[in-house]
This record gives sequence, structure tokens and C-alpha cells, in this order.
Amino acid sequence: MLQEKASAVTDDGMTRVQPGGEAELVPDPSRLGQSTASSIPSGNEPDQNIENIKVVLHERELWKKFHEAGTEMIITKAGRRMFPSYKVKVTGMNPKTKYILLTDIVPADDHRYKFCDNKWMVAGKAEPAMPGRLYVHPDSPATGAHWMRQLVSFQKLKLTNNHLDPFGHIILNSMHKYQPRLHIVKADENNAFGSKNTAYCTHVFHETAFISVTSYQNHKITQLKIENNPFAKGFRGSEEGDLRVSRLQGKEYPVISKNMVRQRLISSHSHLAGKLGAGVLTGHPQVLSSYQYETGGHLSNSDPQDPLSNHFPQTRDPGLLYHCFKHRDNARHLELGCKRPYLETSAAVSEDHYFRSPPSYESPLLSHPYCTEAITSREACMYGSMETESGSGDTDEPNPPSLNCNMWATMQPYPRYSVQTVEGVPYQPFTAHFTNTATVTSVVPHPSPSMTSRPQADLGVYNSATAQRGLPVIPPSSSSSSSSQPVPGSRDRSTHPPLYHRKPGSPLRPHRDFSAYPAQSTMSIRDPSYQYQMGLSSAGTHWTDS
DNA sequence: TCCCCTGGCACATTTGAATCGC
DNA sequence: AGCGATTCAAATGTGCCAGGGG
Repeated sequence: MLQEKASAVTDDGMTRVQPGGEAELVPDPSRLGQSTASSIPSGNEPDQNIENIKVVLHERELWKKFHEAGTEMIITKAGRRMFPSYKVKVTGMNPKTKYILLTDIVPADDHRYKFCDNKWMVAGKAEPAMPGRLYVHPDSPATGAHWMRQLVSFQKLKLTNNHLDPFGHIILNSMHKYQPRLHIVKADENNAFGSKNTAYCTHVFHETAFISVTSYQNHKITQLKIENNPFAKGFRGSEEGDLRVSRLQGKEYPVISKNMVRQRLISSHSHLAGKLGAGVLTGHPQVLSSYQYETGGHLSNSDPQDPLSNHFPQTRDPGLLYHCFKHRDNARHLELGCKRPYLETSAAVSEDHYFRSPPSYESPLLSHPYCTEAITSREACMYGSMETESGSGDTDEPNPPSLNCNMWATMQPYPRYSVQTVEGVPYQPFTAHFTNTATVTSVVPHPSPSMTSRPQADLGVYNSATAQRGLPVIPPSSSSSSSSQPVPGSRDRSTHPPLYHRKPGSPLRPHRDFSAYPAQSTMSIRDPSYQYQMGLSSAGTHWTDS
């Protein structure tokens, strides 16, 4: 079925799916100097150019270096930036059309990893996925000219392992593999985000996959970070990362860190060298399109160098792309579960916050308005959706200021989650969840036995204020972000983001653009049924299944 | 005992307000 | 008064480490 409707695939594995269901051939992104980005345009305006948008990963070579070593990203309770930071160069946009750029980070597979013998190995089943969140670029929405004018940087994005993170950081599980994704949503006035005409595309750069850690496991990664991250300059200097420590401790001899000892011991006894280049990656890429979910097929990786290329499905069904939403109700079978190290401290965050009783799977993210304190910051607009539900009072901010950023709830797609496709179902436009609880709830999938322990919250577009007022609010632009006001008495701008104030004249009035969402057409941008990812590699060179 | 996480630390960079000169 | 350049303290980001908990 899906295969029959599959779009044409280019000889390089790159496929374009026309909104109308037709496929067109596009150049191999790698040949264009792009990373293995994939996009699946959506919407019903074939003459619009969202399907022609090209995205190039900035500092791809650096990303590759990390990828080859097995990228690790530190996650902390307070939130940690990614390094390398996620920056892209976008071309092919309509200069006058407004777009929203956002990223999310989804599990790359359903494994938990451990660093053993100087390589990553599967250590078991993944913890239940964290509530998905999106990071909306603070410039959003902005015209294509704006996006194409310069690099689009998501460097302010922060990762946390705090399940109750109130700051909108992207919540991840430690020792799990993740894949960042970029979504481009057309949001011009005639094609308001969430309207029937909404078009979007998703780009995935396989070399940006990483394993989240609370402390670096691979010394190679540590060194790469120190060498390349300006903020880590203090640890530079020959072997002197260690020498510095020794100086600090008033010792004449280098102090070898515990980690280094471990690394070096391991190195000396392992066959790392042989494995490094082997590309032994069996952690299956799981941030995959609905096609894979549906067909179990594999999409070819557009990156010919990626050993996992042939793990990706090549078929894509534009029809599925457009109408999956309702199918999800029947097809997404979830068993909610969640590691909750922080939940236990909060009575308000009850179990059912994470464990919704089937069959009416209801994402806690979506069923409970995000209503914590303002999570907006000067730059970051990361929107969560789950933390506060009815227990919003548990946050540190007793009186949450109104939130002017959108809240985005995301879900973590896993390939094994099947998405039942019903042919003939009308196209369901991409609809951001600037909706109230009821609306969101109405569209979340129901659990099924085929899906286990994977809370798949809808990728809703949430705004705390919106959730409370029922009015959607658009993310602030970066220009307006500079006008943000710090929280009085707050030293930590990251942990106490200032309220956000949109400058007059900022593009797109939120209410105009987002208030008219058809409640019943809400869908998830991260709903695998709406995702088309190609060339997604799940791991670095020595991320291996046991 | 091992693994993982947390909080504190020192250092470097970034940011923005204050100051100065034109 | 307005503008741009400079200075400097505060804020922020970073990896390392000791210690704690499961």
C-alpha cells in the first residue's frame, strides 16, 4: 500500500515528495555539499517552494569528527548546550514567505547504552522516552530572506535530564542515543501555521546523532570538545588539561583524572583501533519516517559513506504524510512509562502524569497545559508541555508570569511503532498544537500492544499562556528577544529567563496566525506519520549493539 | 563494588551597562 | 544631545572532581 504510493527515489536515495503525492527527483544533497538532510514537504501548495528548501549543516566536518568518535552530549539538571552547536544554512526559501524553524531531538533507537571497552554498547532497553519538546528558533517566524541571510543557529538549545525541567529545555535520558531534527514550517499569512495549507519539511543530519551523558565517557570526545569549544579553553594546553589540574592542586606532577585513567587503561587493553573505523552501528536508526513504521522497510541513507545507509526505507507515501493524524489514534500503541527521578519529589506530579491508562492514551504533555513560569529567554524558546500540569505550583515560581513563547510538546517516534494508514483519508494538514487540552487530547493516539513503554506525546505546539487562555502565541523573534526583561533578582538568565516582549511590528501576529487552528486537525510534527527522514544514521562509529 | 548522577569549582568567553571622547 | 568606542564587572558556558546513592 505504502509502497505502491511511494514516491520516486533518486538514484542517490534522495526523494522529494510533492504535496500532491507526486515525487520529484532532487539532487543528492551530499553532492550539493549538504549533509544527509532529508525533507518531506507537506501542505497543498505545490507551487510553493518548501520542497525546494535546502539545508546545509554548518561545521559538518566538525560534526563528522565527533560522529566518528561517537558524539556525546552532556546533559545536566540546569541544562547544557550542545557542542558542536546545531547551525544550518538554509537556501531555497521564498524570500517573502514566513517560516518557523524549530528543532527537536528524538530517540535514535530504543536502547540504553553503556560505554564499555572504549565503545558504546547496548546496555538494555531504553528508558521511556522523555516528554518531547521542541526548540523554536527565536527568530521564528521570519521571512525566507531572513533565514537565508545568515546561518541559522540553534546554539542556545539546552539539554537536560531533569524530567521536571521548567525552563523549556529539551529533556533527554542519559546514556541514550538521540537524533536532532530540523523542521521548517511555512507560516506566512496566507498559510498560517496550523492551517490546512501549512507546509513543512523535516531535515535530519545523521552526523548530529549523539548519546546523552552526564559526564563524558569517551576521552576522545572530551578532547574534541576542549579543542573546539571556546568555553573549554581553560582545559586546553597539550596534555595540560591534566597539568592545569596539577597546578591547581599545587602538585608538581600531572594529575591524571579518573576518567583518563580509565580511558587509557581501556585503550591499552582494547581493540578500539580496529573498531573505530568499522562503523559497527547496530543501534537501529529509529527516528524514521512513518514509511518505515508502516512498512518496516528501510530507507536508504543518502550518505553513501554511512554504513547504515541501507537501513532506511526508501519508500514514502505522501498520502500517509498528509493523513496520518487520525491513524495515529488507532495505530500508536503506547504504554506510558517514564523514568521519574524527579517526579517523586513532587506530589503534584502524580503518576498518571506519565502513566495514562490505556486505551485512551493521552499524552501528559498534551493533556495538561504547560503552565509553569515563563520559560522564555533572551534567545531560547524551548517549549515543553509536561512539567506542570495541574501541579504547576510545584515549580519554583509560585506565580508564573505569562508566557509569550509557544510551548511545543513533542513525541518520540520509534520505528517499531506502526502507523496504520488508511487510504483515502483526507489530508490532515500539519497543525501545530496551539490548542487547548481538549483539542490535544482528542488527537493523541491510543496505546496498543505493539508499542511498549514509550510515551509518545504528540508534538504539540504549546504555549503556557495559550494553554491557559486558549490563545496561541507565536514564538518571539530574536530581535524582540533582545528586549526581554530579566527576572528581577535573577543572576542566572538561563535558569530564570526573562519575560519575553515582542517588539511592535514583529512579523506575524500570533493570534492572527495561530488562533484559528482547526482543533480537530491537530497533529504532531513529530508524528512519524508526518515525518520523512532519510539518511538518518543512528550512531557513531563505535556505537554498537552488544 | 560499580555505575551513574549531582553539586561545586576554576577558568574562559560572552554580554551588557557604564564611561569616555568626539 | 547623540553616537561610537572602550572598559569592566557580571553572567554564562565549560570540563573536572569528589562525593553520594542505587
